[in-house]
Amino acid sequence: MQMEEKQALDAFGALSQETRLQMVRALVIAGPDGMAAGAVGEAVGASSSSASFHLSHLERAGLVQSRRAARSIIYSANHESLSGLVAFLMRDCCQGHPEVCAPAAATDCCSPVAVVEAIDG
Amino acid sequence: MQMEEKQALDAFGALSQETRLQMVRALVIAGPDGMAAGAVGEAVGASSSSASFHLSHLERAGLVQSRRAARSIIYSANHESLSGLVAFLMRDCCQGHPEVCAPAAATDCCSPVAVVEAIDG
DNA sequence: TCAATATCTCAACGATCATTGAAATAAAGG
DNA sequence: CCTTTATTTCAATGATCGTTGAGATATTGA
Repeated sequence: MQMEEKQALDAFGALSQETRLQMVRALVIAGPDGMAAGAVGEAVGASSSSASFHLSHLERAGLVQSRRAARSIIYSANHESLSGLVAFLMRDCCQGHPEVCAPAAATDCCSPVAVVEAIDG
Repeated sequence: MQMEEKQALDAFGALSQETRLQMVRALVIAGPDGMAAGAVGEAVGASSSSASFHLSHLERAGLVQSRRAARSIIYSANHESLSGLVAFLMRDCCQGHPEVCAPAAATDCCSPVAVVEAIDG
């Protein structure tokens, strides 16, 4: 369940590109239903070729997954790897210094309250 | 206090390189006292030239800061930007779906309990 | 089967990146 | 002032990245 360094490096690399970061955003918002490759490309203003390239990149990095539905290929965010990345970063940037990213952990939708609620169901 | 997309892109780019990721790790562990450039380079097995290049890169990305102390230049992790990045990623990857990164928020040193403790002092 | 739609693959190009080693700069101490 | 130590800067090189447009592949419906 722990994200390895290599995975994290790939994930950071994948997210270090504007088009891809926006794609991940769009896919997270889209939720489990995902979006067709074309729709993702359109959402971020990329050509079909470019969209395909970046979506493949994201998939190789494990941040998204795809399935075919008729003519379309539906991409969706991989929540597990995304949260794994957050966890990796927290572990890395906390490293025995909880005060470091405590403020981050208190963020918006993932505030302690929201976390407890989400965990308790 | 909110991390902009551009900053986040730079930060992800900075962390997508093995040497730099290890440098950040070493500097986070070192804490506020930081480490001399040479020590960082040695810790990650980089030549002095390479170390300088990567440390500058990290500094440009805002993830670390430097100060001169006698002959040495001391680098230290920038906790604010590091936690800002975690927060950005959480906001991005949660986007109205708290369950997404709730598991991440429950991580180790930043578990809800640790968070509350750190916030309450 | 044919045409239309959706996506991917490929090669080519310019741009950015990482590494190297040599030279420049800065500070300390004799 | 000269030497040593610590670090940065620079130019050159090869490697990787992102974009483009053309063409290949897969699916659907007439």
